[in-house]
Amino acid sequence: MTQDSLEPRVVPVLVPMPAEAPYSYQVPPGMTVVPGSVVRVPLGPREVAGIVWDGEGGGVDPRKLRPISAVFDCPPITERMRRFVEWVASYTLSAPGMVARMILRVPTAFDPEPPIDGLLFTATKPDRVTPARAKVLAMLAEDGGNLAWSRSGLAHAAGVSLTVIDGLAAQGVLKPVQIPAPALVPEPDPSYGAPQLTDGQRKAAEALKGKIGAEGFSVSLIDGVTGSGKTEVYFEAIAAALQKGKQVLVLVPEIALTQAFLDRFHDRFGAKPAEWHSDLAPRMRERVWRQVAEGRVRVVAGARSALFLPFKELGLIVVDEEHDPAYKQEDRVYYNARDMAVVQGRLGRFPVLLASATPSIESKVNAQSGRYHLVHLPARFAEAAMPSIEAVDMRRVPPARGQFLSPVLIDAVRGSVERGEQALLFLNRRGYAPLTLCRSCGHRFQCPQCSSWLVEHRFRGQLICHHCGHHEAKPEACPECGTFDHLVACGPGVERIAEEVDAAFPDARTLVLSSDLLGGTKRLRLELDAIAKGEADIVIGTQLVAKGHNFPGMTTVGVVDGDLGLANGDPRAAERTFQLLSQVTGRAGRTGKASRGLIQTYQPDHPVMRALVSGHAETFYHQEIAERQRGQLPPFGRLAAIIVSGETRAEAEGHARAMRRAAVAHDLIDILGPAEAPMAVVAGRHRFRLLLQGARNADMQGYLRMLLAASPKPRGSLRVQVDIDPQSFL
DNA sequence: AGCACGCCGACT
DNA sequence: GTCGGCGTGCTC
Repeated sequence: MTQDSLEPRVVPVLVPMPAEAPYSYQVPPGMTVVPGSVVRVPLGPREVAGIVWDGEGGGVDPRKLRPISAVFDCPPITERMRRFVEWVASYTLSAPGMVARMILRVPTAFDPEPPIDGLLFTATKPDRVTPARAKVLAMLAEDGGNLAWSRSGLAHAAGVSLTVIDGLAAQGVLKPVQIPAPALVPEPDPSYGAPQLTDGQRKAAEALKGKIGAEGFSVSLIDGVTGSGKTEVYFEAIAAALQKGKQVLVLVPEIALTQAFLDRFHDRFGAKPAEWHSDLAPRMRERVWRQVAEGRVRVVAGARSALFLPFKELGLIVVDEEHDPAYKQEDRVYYNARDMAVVQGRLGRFPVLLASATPSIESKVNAQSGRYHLVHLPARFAEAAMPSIEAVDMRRVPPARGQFLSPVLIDAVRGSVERGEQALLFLNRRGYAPLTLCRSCGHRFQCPQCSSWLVEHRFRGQLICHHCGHHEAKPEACPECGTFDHLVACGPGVERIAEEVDAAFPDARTLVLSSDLLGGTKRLRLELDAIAKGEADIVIGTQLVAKGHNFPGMTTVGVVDGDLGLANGDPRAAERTFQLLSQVTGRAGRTGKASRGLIQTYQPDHPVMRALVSGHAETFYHQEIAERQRGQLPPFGRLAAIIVSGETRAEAEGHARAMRRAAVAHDLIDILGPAEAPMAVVAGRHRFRLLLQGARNADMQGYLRMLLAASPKPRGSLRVQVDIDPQSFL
């Protein structure tokens, strides 16, 4: 970098596309860029935003070099963020440019927000002081005349019409000035609503505040049952970080449904955090991005993509519900935001807090091994009793023929309804019935694209594939043998349970909640509020009722098919079922009234059921971890590269994508040890390499079999070559 | 990822 | 005879 050289300087720039390395661009004379500068550069026929990277540019045919078009007036992407991009790219084996793209996916946030028009008091006397004018002048006198007002803000504050303001402005009493765009959210106040904590909570909060005070990287797992006050406790850590002048990121699985969280935050800090999620209006996205980069926004509550916001001085990340699968991104760059949050903490030397009532197995293991600091919260306060959980043995008290609710469950629901309380029936299956067959010829309706059964949605009159979204109208006659009226629905979905409930409780107000609900998140929010206000007696829902929503009147929770998640070949089947059923039965019992959770099961002795019924989660975790450890899944091991090839590029890409999806869906990454196991697909010419990590060749072959079994049936040719322990990635 | 170019099938 | 499908190659 010779400043006095006549040659224009050449710098590396990371552009938002899947190149393996930054591209080189000339810095035109008079332009200043530093590593991290956000720039506009020509790329092929278009212009894109890129990030000036570290090191030297060059090493490319000089005739190809093009100049940087412009530098945006925006704080440079920090060193921490640049190292993070490189780390994520290398861990997921995706192109650094694609990771950078996640930071830059904000169309026009790179230039400062335009200032807005304001009015300033000049102390000039108006010609006449009317009553309305007097009100305005009194308003202005109150702040000493030093503050700029917006035209409508002043009119509103003084209780006069806009014409009064305009009149004063015309006389020079108010003069127009430019004021900077207002802050999105008021600054949260760490001492606003400091809570009364129980002894256990205070101890936990002190431990976390110690981590904040100590500076440096650490990971703490806050583990405590629903209602033990995890949120209140980590709010204290947030307060401590804010007091130190740091920014805070709170990751939540699905921001769209976390209104309750935002309200609680407001109660504690006197202001709401800025929200960040994919449904945010573009204009809002830009403002949040910009103000986060400037450090004006102190706290962000966001979905996983918030991890790529350009925080100026991030000092704490909280990952709420750390076990939630929604933290996994399963397209383009495959990552688990929980693990990437840990990486950010390590790179930025600040603490990370993982919170969950039902932590993931790997976080438990990390806490046990001392890698993560365990903060355990004692059970919920005495006044909010834990629900009593029972297993309903379906072999002993089976439902009536053709029905799915055991008399035990029906009685419990009846009790609730008669007492004027609410009941929740949980079944994690949308639609009416998961399988339809012809009683005449045995034909089963299958998806033409991915060979799973088509789920009947009676309300819509359709057969739908829950895998790929394929749908067709439900025919009158069997497409195989042409027989009419012989199609029969097998098994229950929420719609069918609703039918059964309507028959058993014709006078009760029932409501079905599933992602099929027409009207989107808005409607869902309304329905949830309605339930909370007691406007339904019986709610029938899929897993979306399990997510952190409080129903104060809910005293009975019935799980229709407790075994549902246990049957498939998912290595996390037991863990997931335990987590889901814990959360769902935890919806009951927040009222102080006696409450029950009833789980219908054919396997009352299954470790998951025993743990749920006894309330001894630790027993379950111990068993599950022992089983994993006895198995073949140590955290560090050898690497296998699986090379998938096909006749055409598209075909090979398709195979690789399918396998990668399967690997992510089956958790082959984090089962193997979070933050250490690389898995990705590397594009070559008609060849893609997929990396897995395990201890022995046999494990690799096992994973491979699992991947192949889990991948949709490949079309065309699929050749798979397994290359154990490729040196290049060790 | 986006975009242009180029090569083969059904239509104004 | 052209429009348009996607398969391929390229971007400092």
